[in-house]
Amino acid sequence: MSEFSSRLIAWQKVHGRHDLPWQNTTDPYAIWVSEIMLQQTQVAAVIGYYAKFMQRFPDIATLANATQEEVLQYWSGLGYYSRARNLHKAAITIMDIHGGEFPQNFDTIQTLSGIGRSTAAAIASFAFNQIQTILDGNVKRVLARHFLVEGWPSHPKIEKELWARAENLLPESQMIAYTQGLMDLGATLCTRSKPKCADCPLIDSCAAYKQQRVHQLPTPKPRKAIPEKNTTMLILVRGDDVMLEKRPPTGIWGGLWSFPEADISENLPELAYSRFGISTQFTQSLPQLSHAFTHFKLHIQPQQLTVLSNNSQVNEAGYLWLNIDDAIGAAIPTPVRKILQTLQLNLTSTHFSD
DNA sequence: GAACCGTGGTC
DNA sequence: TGACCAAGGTT
Repeated sequence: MSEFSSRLIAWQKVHGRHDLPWQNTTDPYAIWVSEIMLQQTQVAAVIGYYAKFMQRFPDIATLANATQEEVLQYWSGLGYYSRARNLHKAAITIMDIHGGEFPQNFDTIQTLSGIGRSTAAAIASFAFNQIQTILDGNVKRVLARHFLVEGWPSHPKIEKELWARAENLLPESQMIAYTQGLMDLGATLCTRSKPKCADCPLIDSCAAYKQQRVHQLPTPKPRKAIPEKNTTMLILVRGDDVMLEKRPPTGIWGGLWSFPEADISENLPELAYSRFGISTQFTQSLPQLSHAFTHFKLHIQPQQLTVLSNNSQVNEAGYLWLNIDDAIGAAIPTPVRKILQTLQLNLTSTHFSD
């Protein structure tokens, strides 16, 4: 066994994490669900969701027999909702194709929706004690430092090298402690900022530490200049209600409720009449806010319009009048929630001043 | 190969 | 406080 793996395993047994909700089991389903929830998501955010999900969907058959809508309901708030759709889809696949038993073959596991090489390795090692290496963000950081690998770790060329190094380090046994040790080391000692090198079991062989370059690694993702966009949101207020519009099922905020949008140059009451057949009066501009996405920054100018007459009601699918309090509790993105809260404060103070 | 997909925490 | 990131995978 390599010095790397033996020291890591010994360290994990003493200093690693042993009481997370998905540990101390070899049930592939329980491990699978945890690994999907933990993709790009921190442990603290997962724990509450995991307990409720496992209580409602305790096994593969229960999950497969549930509706996608209910699975998404239990995922609501976790983000990356394709994970939930793929989890559900894969459960059905296991029932239909694999006789209801989670497959043990490493390549077969990777054919399931939402399971790539790293997640498959986590399941295979934790549930079936197979000799397969994970390569998640923790492991990339540990290896980039230990072997002084420069370049963004998720660049295909760099990632290929890290996969090869990770494979070379694998022990011949004790895969549960080893895999967990890789994660624990990255999560508790070899952190991005303020790494605790003095406590690290691998300090003697760490190339970055030897050159005092730990803080420089891993190389951050190259950032391209992001464009900025402007939009106007129409806040149509009818009494205590506001109008919401359902966004398309894919794309930014896909499937969520938001305000109708307009080009900032447009005449808003006229636009509201032509689009919705509603007579409105401009009331006020609400504070502008900005929201950062991965690839662009959005500047939002909310414009409040008061509904004057309601001769033509908006009854089409995809539109909704909701009481402001109810709207805040609906499936809305964060900027919409902020606008609603501003609106709520304005209306409250208006009532007091009347 | 690069864009896309959510949210919350950290500094 | 805006940038950066976290138990990645799919298109």
